[in-house]
Amino acid sequence: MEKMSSAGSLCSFERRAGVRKVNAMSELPPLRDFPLFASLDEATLHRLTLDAKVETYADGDVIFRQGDAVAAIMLIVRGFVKLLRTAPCGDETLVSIRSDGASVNDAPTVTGEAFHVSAEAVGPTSILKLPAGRFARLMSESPALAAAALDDAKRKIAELIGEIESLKAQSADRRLARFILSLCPANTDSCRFRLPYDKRLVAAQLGVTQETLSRSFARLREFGVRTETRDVSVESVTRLCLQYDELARQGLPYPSGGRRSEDGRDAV
Amino acid sequence: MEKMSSAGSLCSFERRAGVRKVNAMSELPPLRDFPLFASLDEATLHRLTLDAKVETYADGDVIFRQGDAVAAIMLIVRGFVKLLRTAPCGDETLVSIRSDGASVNDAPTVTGEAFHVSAEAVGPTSILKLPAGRFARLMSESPALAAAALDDAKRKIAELIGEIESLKAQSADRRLARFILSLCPANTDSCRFRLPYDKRLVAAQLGVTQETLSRSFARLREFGVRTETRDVSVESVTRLCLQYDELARQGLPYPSGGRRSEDGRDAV
DNA sequence: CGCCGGGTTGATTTCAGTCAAGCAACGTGG
DNA sequence: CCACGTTGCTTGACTGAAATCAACCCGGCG
Repeated sequence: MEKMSSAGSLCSFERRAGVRKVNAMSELPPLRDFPLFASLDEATLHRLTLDAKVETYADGDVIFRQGDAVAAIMLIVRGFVKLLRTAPCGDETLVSIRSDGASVNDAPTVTGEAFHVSAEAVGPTSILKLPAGRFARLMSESPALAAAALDDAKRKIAELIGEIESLKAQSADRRLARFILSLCPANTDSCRFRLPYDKRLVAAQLGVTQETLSRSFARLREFGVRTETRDVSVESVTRLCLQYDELARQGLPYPSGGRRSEDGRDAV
Repeated sequence: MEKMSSAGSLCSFERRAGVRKVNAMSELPPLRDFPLFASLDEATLHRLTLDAKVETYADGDVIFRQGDAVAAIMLIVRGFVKLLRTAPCGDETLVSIRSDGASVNDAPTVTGEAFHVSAEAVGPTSILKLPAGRFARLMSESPALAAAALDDAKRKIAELIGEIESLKAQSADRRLARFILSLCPANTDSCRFRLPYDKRLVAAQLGVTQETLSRSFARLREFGVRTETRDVSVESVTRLCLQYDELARQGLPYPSGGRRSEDGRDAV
């Protein structure tokens, strides 16, 4: 299984980890754009805005480490962040990759707890930060904000559940197909686009090795998926969808289909 | 991968357990005992209590189905609940197993959304239910309750992240070792206990087949783990811990992507 | 140039799933 | 009471997917 480096990489982190914040207090983006805040009233939004600042990171910069105390709520303004989980023995597992608009924290944390993952920038990234303490206070005053935070957490839970489902039940090829489909724009049937990050990371995200990913891509070629390094083209999205369903049909074990029809209410 | 069949198991338990469909408004347990409510003030707690009712289920009973509208917040008073995710093609994946004190919902849901998993009782189980609407209202009035709900969600996120980590990075043997360790009481070094549910379910939880689980157990026998159907004995917990770490040392991979510095403003 | 880093490809191995058989424990019905 | 079918678990033989090991290619760049 894909583990993210670790050992060697750590020290190099340390060295470069001075996290130079090009604290380009750059243009604060409208908070309204973040799903987390989409449904807030103007007043609360305004108060939040006062507290916000933006920091930028270069590729590979550590944003925070597993175990650090949570000091701020962080939202991705631009770029990608990978969340890594470090086991005591030292090897790292990629847990999730977040992009624009998502929050970096596992959940908008209130209490002064510790992160249980590390976060690292993938490519140049800017992060909006809100001091955790003040955020907590605001939350206790604004039920709407609390509700929004809870919604945010729910979104993440849904995401993680999806992840688990696909890890437990789907082949590498299938996971890749799904991943590609998730990147295809909705309108056109044939499309071409660029992977948001390099294949190494895609592999880690899907929970396979680089080599396996490469071979999976090769197999999908037959279904109209071509790649050239980071560029992907899909001949027909609908066709790929079909093939995706096809791949599912592989592993239908016992014909029983888990029918427990003893009680009438059944079916889906 | 293990998909849950759940087909036949129902009836036998029904018989054995003597199925009490008793909606015995039975003794409402003190809400304070649930982590979710542990930190609430008396007043809120009292209001919650008024709304609460307890329902009991027999093994295999469906508590709710993926897609159902969320009508209540549910907490496990006694027993176990398994959460299943059903793919469109029909096969089910076990997402999580929850036990006493945990909430069944993915997150205390406010809006009238749908469950994205199904829940089924494992063994005789009683569930505390609070009408979702009223819970939501209370939450908007009591920041403490909102905070508690958020905490609950955070716990779940942490749990799911752990799950993902272990699925991505660990062998079946290792996952099993970890699972066993999690069941060992803290104080003694050698211990024996009974699995909370049958091996079939344990297998599903670990994301392997029944057969693989059995073989894993066989391999752990060498490390002082014995089983006899549902009873487990561990010769030495510390030893098992060591072996657990040993199993980790297997796979140390390559220097990960992560730190590069293609974009000029880098350094530090 | 030559040397990366990222990606591909091939050969080999290993882990875990599948199929199939078998066994002990239990309850049921003859 | 015993034969029987279940259920839960274990074993064995086989297969297949993906990891591992190892070249190798190619575009960029010092």
